[in-house]
Amino acid sequence: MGMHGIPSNGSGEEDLELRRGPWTVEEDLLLINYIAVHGEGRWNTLARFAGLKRTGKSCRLRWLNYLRPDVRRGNITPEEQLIILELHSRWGNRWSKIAQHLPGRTDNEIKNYWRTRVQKHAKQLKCDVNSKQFKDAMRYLWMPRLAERMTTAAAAAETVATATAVATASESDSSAPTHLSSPPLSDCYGVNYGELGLGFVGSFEESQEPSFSHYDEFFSNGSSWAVSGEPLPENFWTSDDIWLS
DNA sequence: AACAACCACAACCGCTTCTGA
DNA sequence: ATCAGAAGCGGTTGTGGTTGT
Repeated sequence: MGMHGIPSNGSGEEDLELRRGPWTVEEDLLLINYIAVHGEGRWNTLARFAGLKRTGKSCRLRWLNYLRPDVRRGNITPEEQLIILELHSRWGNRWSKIAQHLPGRTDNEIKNYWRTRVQKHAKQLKCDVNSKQFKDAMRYLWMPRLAERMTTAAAAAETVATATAVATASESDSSAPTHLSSPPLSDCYGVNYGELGLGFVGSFEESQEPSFSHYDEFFSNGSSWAVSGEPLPENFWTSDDIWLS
């Protein structure tokens, strides 16, 4: 099986056997160039005329999820996570519908995020993603903390911004406790902050969900909801680390 | 050093929905 | 109204990199 070892068949140039698996840079360039000239769409004929030994579906997917110029990948920001959690709680696995509210993000990426991060946490907490237990944990722990992280990060970004405005040389700001490899703040918060941020709550159709303030209320009146007298691992409430990607 | 187990993400598959002839 | 092909969707698998033994 000449899997990813370039077009396995050197003999004939017009063999109709389809390639599968990871895309090579050559294939990417073919696709990009063809679309630059002819535009997207009509994927099956595109595949044929661009000289790609791929299915139309494969070409479409590659373009939409990876090559498209406005696609954003990696570094899911706290506000994006928040939106994903919120919308998923409302709509379930409607990935593409959720993706519509996250500019530049694809349904595939959101789906992967859910599977790798969210389901992993459920597993760590030894409960099912669909259990009330886990949903409560998301709503009352994870989401508020993300919201908090958003605001502090935004504040940090602002101070950084003003600081760098004065001194253009930017050194890494060590004040933030985040160890995470991740995202340059500019990348995280440069986009649509107002639109994507807290503003989104209540802006959707059929939305009667209040803003995040009710989480705090909830905390203040204590453990009233510690319902469903269930196992709950001891670290259930205390393990911050696992909630923040 | 080598190998296994694990993880994150990219890509594929089967099915459904859309479109337009 | 029907039908075929294209596009879209969500579940699932594959692949390559990383981490653990």
